[in-house]
Amino acid sequence: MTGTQIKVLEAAEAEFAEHGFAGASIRNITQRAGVNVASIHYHFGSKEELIKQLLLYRIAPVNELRLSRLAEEQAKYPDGVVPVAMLVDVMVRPALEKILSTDGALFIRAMARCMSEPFAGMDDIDREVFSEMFSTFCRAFSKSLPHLDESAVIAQMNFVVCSMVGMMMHFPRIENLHGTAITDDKYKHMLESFIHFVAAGVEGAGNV
Amino acid sequence: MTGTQIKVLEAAEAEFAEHGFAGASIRNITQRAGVNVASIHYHFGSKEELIKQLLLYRIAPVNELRLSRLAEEQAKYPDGVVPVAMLVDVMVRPALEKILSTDGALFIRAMARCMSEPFAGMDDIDREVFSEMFSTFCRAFSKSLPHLDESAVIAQMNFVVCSMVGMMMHFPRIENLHGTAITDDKYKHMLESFIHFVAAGVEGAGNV
DNA sequence: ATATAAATCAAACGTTTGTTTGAAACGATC
DNA sequence: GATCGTTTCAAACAAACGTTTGATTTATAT
Repeated sequence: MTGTQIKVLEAAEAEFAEHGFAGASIRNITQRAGVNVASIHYHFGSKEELIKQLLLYRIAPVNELRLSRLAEEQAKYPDGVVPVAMLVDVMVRPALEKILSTDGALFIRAMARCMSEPFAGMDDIDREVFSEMFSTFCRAFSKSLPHLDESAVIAQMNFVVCSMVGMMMHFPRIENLHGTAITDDKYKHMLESFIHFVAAGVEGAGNV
Repeated sequence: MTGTQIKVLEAAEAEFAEHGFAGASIRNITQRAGVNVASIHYHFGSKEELIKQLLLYRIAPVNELRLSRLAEEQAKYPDGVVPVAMLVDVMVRPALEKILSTDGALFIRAMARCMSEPFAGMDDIDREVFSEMFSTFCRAFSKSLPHLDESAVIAQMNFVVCSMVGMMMHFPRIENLHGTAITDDKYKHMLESFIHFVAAGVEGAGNV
């Protein structure tokens, strides 16, 4: 990964976070990065390939962290049956805590916006980085929710994903809705509350 | 509201649902509607004014339904203290059940996409149609969650909104993630599960 | 039937879009 | 130091964008 490529990826992240995929401009990205307009096509091929590679590049470590944390937790329990609340934590926290970091916030925002813009390449991303993790977590959730059949488990996992993506999207807005600024501590507390909220939702499944 | 205006609004809804705000094209919209390109600027003023009026036009009845259902429920209980699960239901169902209706699905999708594209006019929409409903529900939730202070109540409500918007966004995707088609009955069941999921999340608040 | 207002139309406005080109600059290898 | 492949550059490409214009048609009211 050369210097130009990294500069482009960083600039692209900011641009996509601000304007989404369709609203982002190649010229703005190259200007932000301080490189020539043609570099994007030289190094990445096209606008769509650029965002695909950006997302893959950024999602991969998040998913690796999820899977390693899952394995860690499974090792703690006999038969690898992890409490539901912990499964939710392992799934949600690696993504959401990025919101609070300086370098991760833009990526989360870019990611959330691309989730709502199902451009052609998003299917590839689903296939390449999400499907394996999803089915791994599906097995883990199934063990921890033995009273639910498979389709109910998948439904609950979709709810978790919905809530998480909604949070990723809605988060920058919360500060605007409040008149006053929100401290870092308050944000951290809010994140903990949110994970607790999602976990309680899944734990309540089946108790109708 | 003339015939042309309605045709434009309907076409715009489909276009915004498919491509978002930035990705939508005035020319595509007028072509879908079978009207002249200039009609949009004649009847609405600009692309941004068009989406603003579309959203206001569609959101208003949803919010009215929410508020009337809230008043209905409050009348059932002494002191107007409605169970949390019912508050969530009143808040979430009017929006989400539109997904299952033929004419409402496009609106929900357009809405969800615009939520993630904070264009300038979105602030006006917040102010004009959401702020009043939000504070009304805030008072209702506060009464039903007496163990939480105001900022905690607001946090929970934000979680509800996040989950709902995430669901609105993620929903069209669920069918793609499954290989097989999903029946209407399954969708309805999923909607009920989701409301249950969100309610359980809020009810779990404070039990740390 | 006439006059006035409202609505529609094809055509063009200037800008910006993603992408391509071919030459210039660079770095490494022999 | 010449030669090679890689990278950068300014410039141009056609296409699409939101918007405007001025004439023309349609509807309303006198």
